[in-house]
Amino acid sequence: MVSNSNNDLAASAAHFRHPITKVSEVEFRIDRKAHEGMNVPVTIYANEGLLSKMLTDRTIDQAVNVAHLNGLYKHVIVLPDGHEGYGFPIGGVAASDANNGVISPGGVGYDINCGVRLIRTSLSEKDVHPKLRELLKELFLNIPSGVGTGGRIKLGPRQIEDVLADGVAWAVENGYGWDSDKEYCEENGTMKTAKPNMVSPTAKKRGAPQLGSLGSGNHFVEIQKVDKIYNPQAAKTFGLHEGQIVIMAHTGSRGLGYQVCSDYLRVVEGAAKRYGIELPDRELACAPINSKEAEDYLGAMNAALNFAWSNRQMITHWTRRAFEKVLGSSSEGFEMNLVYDVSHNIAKIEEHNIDDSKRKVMVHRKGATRAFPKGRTEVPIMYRKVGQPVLIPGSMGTASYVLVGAPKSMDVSFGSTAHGAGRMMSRSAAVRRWRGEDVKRELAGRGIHIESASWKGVAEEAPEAYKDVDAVAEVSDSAGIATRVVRLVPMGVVKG
DNA sequence: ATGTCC
Repeated sequence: MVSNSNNDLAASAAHFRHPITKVSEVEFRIDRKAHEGMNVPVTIYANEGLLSKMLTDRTIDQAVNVAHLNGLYKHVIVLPDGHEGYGFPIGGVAASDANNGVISPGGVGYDINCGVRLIRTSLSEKDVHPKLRELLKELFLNIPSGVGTGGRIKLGPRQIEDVLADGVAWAVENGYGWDSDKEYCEENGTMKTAKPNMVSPTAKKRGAPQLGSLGSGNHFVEIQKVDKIYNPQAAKTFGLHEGQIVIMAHTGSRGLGYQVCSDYLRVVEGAAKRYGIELPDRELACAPINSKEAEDYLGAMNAALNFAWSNRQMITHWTRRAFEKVLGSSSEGFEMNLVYDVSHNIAKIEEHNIDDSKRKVMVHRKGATRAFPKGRTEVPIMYRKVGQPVLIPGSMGTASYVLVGAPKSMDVSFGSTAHGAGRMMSRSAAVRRWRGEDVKRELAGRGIHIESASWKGVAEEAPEAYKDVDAVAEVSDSAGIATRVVRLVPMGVVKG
């Protein structure tokens, strides 16, 4: 059992339900035999403080539920930012056999390919500071935000099919980006396995007007400054240096991905029943990977992945335009190159070593970032000697991190690490506790400016509603799964 | 996260 240093009743109850063994300062474990029906153990990468927060909601219960699924390898993983999600914890990873395992839409989440990209510049704080408010206003105009909001273009019926099939490549071919952008996206920003015809007309109708829009919640575009370097060699390789201005964008597949998840949860619930799969929680509905239902979901989910990559690419385009307009030079001149783009909500087939043999596995990453180390062919050639950039956004007004995938991640987390700070307080509780106007004023006092579509949204995203992103990055680093490269601090935020 | 209830 872990120490009973916290007095929270819910946490104590969870301690009692799950015998948790402390392996190290940053690793905890629930044995496979802890509960009848578990097929694999659960590994939790966290410190005592982060673990005690997970024990205040159903995070660990959900990870134990996931461990009941068929065809899983090694263990279910909870990352330091883990919190409760739909069926499957956010900050969770599970890998099932690519032929005999299962796929669970809840293991990807509603916001399919929610993710982050980082754009670097040749600008420094003194270039940007006098124009910061103007830049934020221009970004806010160029990149519409808020629930149900559309982007600056509306796709026709033929175009949405092409976006779903081609992802980032569609955007670049249509003038919304540079050829080099594709190289610096996970999967080059295009899943060739996408099946646009498996995406419902409703999902396409929702998505068509939304390409190039931000959405709401914790989605943002931030102007940040490189604050601290931990790993000079990797920083140099990623084109990052102290004092440099960078732009981080965090968004996903908007209403389209939500609709795909929602449509296929119904399909997969039916499949689970038909194939006689016993589910510890209905929200964990899953289908055998080789079933028709799974193939259809995978085709649609891959199309939604492409939509999200294209969305972040459009946002990159409009960001470059905003900088050009306000600062009066070309974005090529500002060297606004893409550092990298990572997905946080995804399932895909990868090759991993299991018991000394190479196997194809379906890795579910929900609120988790791929963190491949040096040498893996999936890492862009320019980065292959150091490893994949891992982008961890903080909550509004707090730091964000760039890490680099470390070799140990392949042994202990299916090449994955954390994805963000992780909520600590529900949106509704945050709205009861804070007023958006006060949060904005408090951040402005610290020199961080916000352009937002809604006061309620600002209150929901109050920094105190989130876990400590510095602790999350530190645990990943100490556990040796992805190590810190640079710390970024916000100067201005555009959000929904 | 989400046309925050077809």
